[in-house]
Amino acid sequence: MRTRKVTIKDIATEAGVSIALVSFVMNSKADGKDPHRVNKETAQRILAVASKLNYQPNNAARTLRSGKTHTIGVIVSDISNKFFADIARCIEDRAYKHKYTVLFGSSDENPGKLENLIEVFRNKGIDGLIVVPCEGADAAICRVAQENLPIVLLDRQVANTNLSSVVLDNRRAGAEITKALIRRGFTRIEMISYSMKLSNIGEREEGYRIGMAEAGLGGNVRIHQLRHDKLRKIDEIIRDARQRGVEAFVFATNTLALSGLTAIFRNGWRVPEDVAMACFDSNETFDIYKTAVAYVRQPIERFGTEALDLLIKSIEQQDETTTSTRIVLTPEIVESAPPATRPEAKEAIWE
Amino acid sequence: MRTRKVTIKDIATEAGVSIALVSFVMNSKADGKDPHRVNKETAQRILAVASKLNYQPNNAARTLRSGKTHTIGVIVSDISNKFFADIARCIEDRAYKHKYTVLFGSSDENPGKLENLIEVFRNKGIDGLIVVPCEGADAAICRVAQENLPIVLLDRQVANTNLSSVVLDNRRAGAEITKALIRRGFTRIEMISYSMKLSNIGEREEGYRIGMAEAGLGGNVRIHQLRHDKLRKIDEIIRDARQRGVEAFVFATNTLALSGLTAIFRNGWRVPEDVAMACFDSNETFDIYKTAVAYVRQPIERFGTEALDLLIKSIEQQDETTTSTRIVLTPEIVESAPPATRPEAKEAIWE
DNA sequence: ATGAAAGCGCTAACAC
DNA sequence: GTGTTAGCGCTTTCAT
Repeated sequence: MRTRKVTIKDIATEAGVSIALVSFVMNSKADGKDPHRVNKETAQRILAVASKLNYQPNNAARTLRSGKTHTIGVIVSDISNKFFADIARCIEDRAYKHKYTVLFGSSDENPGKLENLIEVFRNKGIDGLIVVPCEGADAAICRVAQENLPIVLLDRQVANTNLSSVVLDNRRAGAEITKALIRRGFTRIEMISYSMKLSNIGEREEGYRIGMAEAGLGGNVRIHQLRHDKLRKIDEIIRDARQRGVEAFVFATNTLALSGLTAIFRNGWRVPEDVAMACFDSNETFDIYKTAVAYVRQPIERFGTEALDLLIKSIEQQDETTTSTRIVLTPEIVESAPPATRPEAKEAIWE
Repeated sequence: MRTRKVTIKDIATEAGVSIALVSFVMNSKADGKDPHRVNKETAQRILAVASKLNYQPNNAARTLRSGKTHTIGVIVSDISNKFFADIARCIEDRAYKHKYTVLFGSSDENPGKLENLIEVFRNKGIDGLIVVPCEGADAAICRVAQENLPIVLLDRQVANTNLSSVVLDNRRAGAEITKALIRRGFTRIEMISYSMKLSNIGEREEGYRIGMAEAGLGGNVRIHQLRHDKLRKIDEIIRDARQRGVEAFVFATNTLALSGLTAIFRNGWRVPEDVAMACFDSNETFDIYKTAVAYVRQPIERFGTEALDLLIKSIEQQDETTTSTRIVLTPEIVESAPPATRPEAKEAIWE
């Protein structure tokens, strides 16, 4: 049978003090505050007994008493998507250092699911939320914020709000990846994107337009918008584009690029000999076969750490002044054959 | 400000009964037991008030009182590995239906990390554990079991124990995937595996040996064992093998196959024209480029559901009789060009 | 500098 | 059938 758990009461008895003092010592230790209130020797003794008995605070009791769960919820589009999986792991690692536990969920770009997940998480009890908004979930997200639950948006923003968020400078990324293609000599460049109304997607499209326009190729601009649940349509888009003499594609997301590559293959074309492509983030397939002429490298780790730090700050601040912070991360363009270009620009931080 | 949480006390007041009765009704409702102890009308009234007030039980209080956290821990090798990520999601989904919360962690094949994760999870409070054992973690795992924390092993077993587990019939998988290659006309087939002492890897190697031997190719058997943190060595292994006229490789894991493919490419060979390969599970790259001649499809979903069900059963059983169950899943061989072979054999379940 | 005591919300043994 | 009550382990005033 499992030996009974050690409680502060046991420590109090063993050290010959009251449980209140034990509690106080355990907590001041962590915070490093109130360093003089307790007799140094008594504190030492208590700490010694605690570690001798291998004391582990009971989370449920602490939560019940304090109302703080030390747990946060993270809702992404799809946790099995590498971009989000990697971010999730960063968040998890960093949360661990702050002694927070993380609950994960996937919305699958479905506002109903997202709303349900928020509900589930709130019932389980969370101190804050990091969420990748999906189309149609704006209302649900704003409601959370209104109820004063700390929240940080990731990867995408919600229009007409000033919630804290961590996003990429997608406009710039779109423009630069387009220019990379242009530098390689392509002029007939089209974009394949989603029909979803998402801030990041929209900005990437805008960036593509800017990149083309600045090179005097505004006339060639063409953006194909697919429904994310009808990816097979990409087949005919690509076939048609090829017939019209399109030389290169900019894919708005990695998933889209993978579907595009599959479609290109089904049509018997080779990459990059017959059709060139550029996309957002790389993946194993692209790495091995040197598929993409260039891609946007998103600073995955910073997405995670910045979002978590923002959230923790928001959770642990005492005062009610809701300062929202927007962090805009800088993209990096990686080109395949010529040595990579690494823009060292600093990021814009709006507070 | 957030409105105060509604508690059973509020319901009791509103319904004009005691909090004990409210508690009792809330719990019997779920279990469906003791259906006659409470007056039907009273129960109805309580339930009505509860839903009117949108009552949500306080988890911390429940946990503090009952000692049950309704949380389980899942430790895999690497949650960013698709095989484990997919299983994790199945476990999560199914756990949700049982009203359990899941905590995830990755050992990175490091016994120290695994042990630490077990410790962390135990401190957070979990009712049970699903773990993919890694080399050198046997002692730590057995200790958990000895302390009566319900545990289920996944994907791999621990030698000389009879802990509950859900694994693939790896010997059979190894033999059949080898035979698939032989049917395609290859005879000079070698295996690339890990040097780690893992039950699943060992059995796959054994299967390969059996497959070769049964085809009278025992003389060609050769297994290359790599350290999982020295994957670059695969380059020279493959180069050397090619020089010796090897026609095909069986890769012991998907990761290994991906490294192998990269190495083959670096050497300028084509797949499957120059070198053929077979592996465990597919992936995007293999799917798109039709790389593997054949692969073993593991029943991902069943790994997850069986493991979770086993664990829940073990957690919720009252009696102390520790019956351990071993579930052996049947592999499916998927061949690329000829229509797939789908063995319909039933699984062996040892209780 | 330290202790006493009041609960946080819930469950379960027992009383009526 | 329903109510009373004693905590689960901890934090946090308020005394001393």
